[in-house]
Amino acid sequence: MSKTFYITTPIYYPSGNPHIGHCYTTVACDVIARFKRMQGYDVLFSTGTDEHGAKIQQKAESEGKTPKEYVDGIVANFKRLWSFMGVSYDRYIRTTDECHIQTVQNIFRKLYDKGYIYKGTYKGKYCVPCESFWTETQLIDGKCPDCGREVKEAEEEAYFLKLSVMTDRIIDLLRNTDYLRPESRVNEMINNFVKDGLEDLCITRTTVKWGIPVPFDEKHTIYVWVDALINYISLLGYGNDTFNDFDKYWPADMHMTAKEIVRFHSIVWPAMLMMLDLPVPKRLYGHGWITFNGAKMSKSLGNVVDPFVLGERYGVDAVRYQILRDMPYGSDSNFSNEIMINRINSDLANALGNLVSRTVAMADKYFGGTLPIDRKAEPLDDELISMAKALREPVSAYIDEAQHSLALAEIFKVIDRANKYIDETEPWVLGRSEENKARLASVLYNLLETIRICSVLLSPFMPTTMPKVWEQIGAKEEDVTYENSAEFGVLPADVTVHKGEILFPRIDIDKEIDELNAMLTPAKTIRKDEDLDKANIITIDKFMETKLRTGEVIACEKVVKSKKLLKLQIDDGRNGRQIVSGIAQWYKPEDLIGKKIIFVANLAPAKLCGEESQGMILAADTEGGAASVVFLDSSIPNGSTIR
RNA sequence: CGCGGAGUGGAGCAGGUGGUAGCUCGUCGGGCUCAUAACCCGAAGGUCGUAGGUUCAAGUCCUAUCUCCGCAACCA
Repeated sequence: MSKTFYITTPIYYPSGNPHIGHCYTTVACDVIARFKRMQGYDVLFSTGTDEHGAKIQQKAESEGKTPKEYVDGIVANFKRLWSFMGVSYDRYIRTTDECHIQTVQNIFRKLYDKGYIYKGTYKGKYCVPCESFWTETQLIDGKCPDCGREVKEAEEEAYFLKLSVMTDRIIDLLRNTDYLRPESRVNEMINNFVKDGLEDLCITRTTVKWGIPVPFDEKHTIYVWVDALINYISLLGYGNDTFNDFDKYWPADMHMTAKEIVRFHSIVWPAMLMMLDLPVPKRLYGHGWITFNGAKMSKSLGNVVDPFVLGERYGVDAVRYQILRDMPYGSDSNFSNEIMINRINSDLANALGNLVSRTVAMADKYFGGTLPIDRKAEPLDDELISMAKALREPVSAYIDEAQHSLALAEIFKVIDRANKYIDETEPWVLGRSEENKARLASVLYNLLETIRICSVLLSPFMPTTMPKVWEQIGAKEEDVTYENSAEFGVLPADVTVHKGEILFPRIDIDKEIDELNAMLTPAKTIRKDEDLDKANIITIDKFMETKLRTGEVIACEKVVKSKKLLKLQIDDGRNGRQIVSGIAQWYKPEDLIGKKIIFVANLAPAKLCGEESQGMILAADTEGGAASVVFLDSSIPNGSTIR
């Protein structure tokens, strides 16, 4: 019986389609899963979707679908993406799966029977029209963040999870074990949430219908987080009869999550397991985010870095490599097309791809593809050989700590050394005379062996491309195992290479950036020969992401430093906002004051000429590139939603 | 003073326990020609956010201060 290894991604919330951030988490897990399989572990790698909750309910309504219909559509996209990205998950859990619902209800009843769940009263601010409770901190100016109307004190019956009794055990878990990594998150969690004692958590809602009902009190719906966390054991068959490998795989070896949900995974989840008398997972790793010019990945930005587009343009393996290579341990990584292309060019095309290419080409040119068996070693070989042989150990250690970036850096040190080795040994000089053939064969063999070792260790990262490397260097299946990746001299002495396709084509960065930008810039004028409206169909879902609201211009002045900009103060029916708009060429400030306009309410704030702009005024493009602001009837109230 | 993180050559980052400031990319110069205009060598470029302090000696310790970012009960 081999050792087991159970690794999980979070189950994602399908309120929108997956983006590059989801890719990072999932691919990071995939690499570890593949690495562990290569090491001989019996691996279970799970992912899934967290499909309940108010937001899904609303999304579905806005599209005229049932919640289940809605999530089915998004889930199909998640699965399509994982298939496209080469993600080798073993089990996909949906919180709408019958077995999961069964487990959640069983656990709820069990915790209730044990006294860890009790019925109490939830007090908070309630917005009647929205039927929503809000906390003080969520309120905007003391009003409902959704509709802007008054809220009132209200209370309702609800079930609570007795987290308070677990405070000491959670502190012990976080402080005295290596459960939560990176370590920097430990203090963050303890200082923020645990130090002063955990508060009992309200774990049911009566206002949310789309969810799992409390088994003995059906008007209450179980809170999505409690529902979601349980996936890690429901998919093993705990509390249901569908699966039956809980004893085999639990406790999980690694939960991978992004930093913002570390809180639930480091406090609520282990507390629940303790209440159930189950062991806690061995490791929780909270990674950083992929940010875009410093801003958090969002759905609108997700279009810019659509994983399908990136994968099709640069190759899935290259994308997998880049997102893992550039994510530093524990902090965020910035993403841009330039960063991605530069990384792919310098590491994959120039260093690795070219190393394989030149090595195989020389074996082909000087020996017709098959090395002669005579050898001549020299001291110059020793450093390369010892580096290659010693590579496996640190790489494996980094993988165990989810430090993909450092693992890759180690491998590329050896690849760089191999390129240097070619310059030192000058094989093209050796190739000129017959008496140096044995030496030349040694040089090429050492290069092939170095490539073999590196490619084996890279294969979990780039599972499609590395087999192509093996084909080119003449490696057989038995030559590329984890076992022999720390040995030198595995390929047969008379190995035969096969010249093949270019592994990672070099990308022309200027041309590529232009093309990507062209994809982002909408055409300003409509040409007669194309119908842009039909070419760019979007779903209502996508449209609803844009929050349009009405407002009134209460003040307006020119931005001194610029020719084109006006600074407008808008009464938006809330706190007011400042919008900077590039319409000074066509409007004077006095033209606008008192007018009703439409603005984009959820646009990322920007600084234009040093002035903060919190939105965008709608205006029509007119002839000659001019703009014509859309004005509204003066009777329309400020702050109304437009749709 | 809600919590946390970050400010180091053009860009992105290393620099626990204080002792000549490093890496990758980019730039410039040179070399090589097996290779995907790739590879190898060399150089330029930093008063380490700011102001004080401790010390023979401080990115590295202490104090103050400025700026940026994230979290704050849906978010990978």
